[in-house]
Amino acid sequence: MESNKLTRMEMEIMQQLWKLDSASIREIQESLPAKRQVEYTTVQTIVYRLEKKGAVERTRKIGNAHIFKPLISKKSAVGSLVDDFLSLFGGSAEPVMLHLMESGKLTLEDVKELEESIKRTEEES
Amino acid sequence: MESNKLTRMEMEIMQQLWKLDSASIREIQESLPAKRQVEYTTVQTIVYRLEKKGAVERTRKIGNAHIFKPLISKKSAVGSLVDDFLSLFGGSAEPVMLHLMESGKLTLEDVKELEESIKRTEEES
DNA sequence: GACTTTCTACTACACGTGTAGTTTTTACTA
DNA sequence: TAGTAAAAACTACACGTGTAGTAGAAAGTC
Repeated sequence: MESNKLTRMEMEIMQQLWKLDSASIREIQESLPAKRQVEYTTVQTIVYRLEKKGAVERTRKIGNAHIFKPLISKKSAVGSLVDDFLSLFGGSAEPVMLHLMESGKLTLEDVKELEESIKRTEEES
Repeated sequence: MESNKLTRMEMEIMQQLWKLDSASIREIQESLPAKRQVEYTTVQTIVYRLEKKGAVERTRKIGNAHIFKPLISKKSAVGSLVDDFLSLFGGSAEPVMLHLMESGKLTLEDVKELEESIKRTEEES
């Protein structure tokens, strides 16, 4: 359905929307981290593109401002990005994992925790 | 030094070069998987761009064909791609890992193996 | 040496993405 | 209700990327 992968900027906007749950362009713009401040119309353009992609939709109006809310989950967005990214290396996760571990971005502890949470998830299902 | 990240197509070409060690444009083109066949000049353009980025260099000539060889390692190329990719999610590896595991691209077994290899690496150092 | 093949070097071009300006509409305020 | 503020809608544009065409030089072949 929504296998459209989002670009970096689109993801930044979506992160805010996922956080805010639903928001106007202005609210999204103001919620962006200080480092990533961009013009109102830039946010607007991105949101419109997200709308075209089916990633967000307008719910209602407050004053004359449209309120947007996410249509896709963070999970699925991250998912298709990851899949696309992995395809760069023949679809295998291994080289990526290796780098993460070697660079210290992923520690033994992290791995163990993940392991636990997998086990827990499996038990539930 | 070479923090330039490579694009998808550039990576595909580099994969061949890493495999072949050094090769002419024609050799690279022919080594591409059947699914990814592109025109000779397309490969040429990409190789030229890689050259400009400092990712490959010309070593010698055979007949009138230049022979190119990689200047950057697969490790470092993958590395900067991964780092860049993670920055999409605030630099944390966790959401990515989670997806990998949930989607079955990374099993408990894989994780355990990685765990082992980390331990081994740590012991060595 | 003339012909043919193969490469090189250069050029082209459409589409995606980040970024924002301009014009038009809507709504608040005095 | 006239004026102002804010948002919407539309337009613009440069740069990166994938993709390839073309012109001209070099090298192999008869």
